[in-house]
Amino acid sequence: MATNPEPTHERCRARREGDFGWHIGTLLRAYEAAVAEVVADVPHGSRGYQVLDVVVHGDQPTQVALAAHLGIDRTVMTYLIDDLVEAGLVLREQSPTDRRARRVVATATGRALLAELERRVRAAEDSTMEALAPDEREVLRGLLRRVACGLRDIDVTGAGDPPVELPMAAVRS
Amino acid sequence: MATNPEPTHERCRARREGDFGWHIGTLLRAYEAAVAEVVADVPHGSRGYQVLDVVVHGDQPTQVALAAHLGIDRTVMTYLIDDLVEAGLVLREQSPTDRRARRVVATATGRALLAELERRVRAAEDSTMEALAPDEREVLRGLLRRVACGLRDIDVTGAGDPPVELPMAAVRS
DNA sequence: GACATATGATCTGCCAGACAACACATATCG
DNA sequence: CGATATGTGTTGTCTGGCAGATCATATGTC
Repeated sequence: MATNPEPTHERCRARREGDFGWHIGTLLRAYEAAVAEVVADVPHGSRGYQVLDVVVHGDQPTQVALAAHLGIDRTVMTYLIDDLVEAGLVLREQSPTDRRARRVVATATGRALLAELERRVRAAEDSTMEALAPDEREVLRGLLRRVACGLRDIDVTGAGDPPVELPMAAVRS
Repeated sequence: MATNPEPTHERCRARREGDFGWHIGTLLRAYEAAVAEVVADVPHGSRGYQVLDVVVHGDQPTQVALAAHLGIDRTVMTYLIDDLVEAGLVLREQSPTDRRARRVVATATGRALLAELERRVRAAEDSTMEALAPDEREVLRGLLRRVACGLRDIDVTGAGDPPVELPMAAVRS
């Protein structure tokens, strides 16, 4: 790039409302990049972190549920958990109610590591929202949360997949 | 703002503020899925659509700029544009100012197809935000746009949203 | 002008992840 | 008990991301 002092700043007059997909994609890529630095030590980086997070805070009963919740392929989840187990962060236990299933639980080490990482991840998240004022960030977080939660519920009926028939045993809560 | 009088969905009770990454990821996956149906005819699906969109509306002078803008690898961009050219949607022209560079321009066919698809994509986008009221969707779009533009050091001109006007009202989750 | 360096585009090779198909154990239902 | 469905793991394939090399051209320096 030659005598072009200002080109790194793209102009926004070209950025229209129709760029919704670009906006989400850009945000997600920035988020991934920011978080990747923080969780570099966790096996499989941000994905491993997310799995650990759901294992600790979520209540996904099986590995399949875990995978579906995070949008990860179930065959990948096998290796992912393998490596988390090897790192001493989680354990595979036999599910007491279904001997086909493995209940993935966090070790003390895993919970401690997660607690430490959560703070840094939160900071990394905020760094991706630098353009917004603090209260606006909370608005964005709230809206995204409602959209994502709403999607999970309609996803069962709406998007391609046939309604998931829950076995009686699976009905918890 | 943490006060959550009645969560709309039981399953969402477990979803905390800390799930920002999960929320974005879920939204992006839903967006990709919804758009993929609409743009199935465009080579490489949603990615091809986004490239076409930027070619028509954007201001990216080279393929590298195009790739960087969309977060796509530059080597992939080559094949991507190859297929768009083969489909008759875009053309590679020699850049008048830099004979190394190729300026990618849309054909009439490409512009017509894009115009048609944009409407359907817009509808698909909205379908991913079913959980929000129309005015809330606009707030979300605006916030995402400012975040994404901020991440790319894009000057949010003209449209210059004043700070979100209904911050608290928007969060009724 | 000659030269070194930087950039745009392409190609090649390697690797991680998505995906399908299969196998096996077990659960559920008739 | 038998049929079917589900959870998990394994294997193989395919696409895309990524690093490196190559070639053409542009730019800066002398």
